[in-house]
Amino acid sequence: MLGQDGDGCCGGLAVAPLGDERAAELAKVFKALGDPVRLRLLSMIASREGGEVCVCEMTPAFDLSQPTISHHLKLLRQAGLIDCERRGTWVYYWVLPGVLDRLAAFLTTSQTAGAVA
Amino acid sequence: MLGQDGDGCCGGLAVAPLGDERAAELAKVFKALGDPVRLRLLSMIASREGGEVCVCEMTPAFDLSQPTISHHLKLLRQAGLIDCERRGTWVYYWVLPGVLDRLAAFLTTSQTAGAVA
DNA sequence: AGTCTGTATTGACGTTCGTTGATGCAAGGT
DNA sequence: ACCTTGCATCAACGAACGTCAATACAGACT
Repeated sequence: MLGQDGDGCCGGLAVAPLGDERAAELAKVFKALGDPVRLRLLSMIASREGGEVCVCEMTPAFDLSQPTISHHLKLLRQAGLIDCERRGTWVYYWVLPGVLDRLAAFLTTSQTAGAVA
Repeated sequence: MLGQDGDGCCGGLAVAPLGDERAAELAKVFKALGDPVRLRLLSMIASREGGEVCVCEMTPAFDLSQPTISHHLKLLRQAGLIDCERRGTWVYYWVLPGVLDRLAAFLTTSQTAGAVA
């Protein structure tokens, strides 16, 4: 979703009035970003040197229960922003930059790379 | 909020783990973008040639009641994304690009203008 | 003054969201 | 086999959200 086969090429906010289905797709991702806990989780993963973070490092960083953190990570994953893998006892998460970059391009009002000017 | 006095300079998602208060500010704006109706409204305003759109042009574009549209416009305004002015009988809305551009910079994972590398 | 049009606000309703305790599952260590 | 640890899922609750009908407000025109 959101970017299959040249969807990311479609212009940003300011080039056309934005149809229903594309608005719905984008809204899903923005909704996933619309929570401070999820933003901190995403940033915590994105800013990590190796690119991967174990859940066991994220959970104690919040005053929240472990199921709550797990739930937020699931929402971020369903939004296509992160992915994870189990390695032994631990589960590691990393960022999928594709959707993030498309979102950034969508929000940019001043068209930097004007294709058709 | 979100950008008073050199806040926009602070790096994006991937430069540091993102503190509580900044995460809360960003989450408010992303939450405002996390609804398809609001995204369409914002895009409708941003893509307009003159930069201004009358409410009377936006309301009939949706299968929603007039109070609902008014409510969504209010949320977008409270998020600092748009502003409005009454001119005679009609009210006109326009986009405030500042917050949008800061959001785009925040989401960009590939640092284009690496200050400290 | 009165009326009409355009927009915002209020109050209410059903739905979704964020959170938790309890439970389940996977893998490692005895 | 058994227990222990790390993480996910379930069921339930209160809070917030999206929507609408009804109402209020602002301006223009008689």
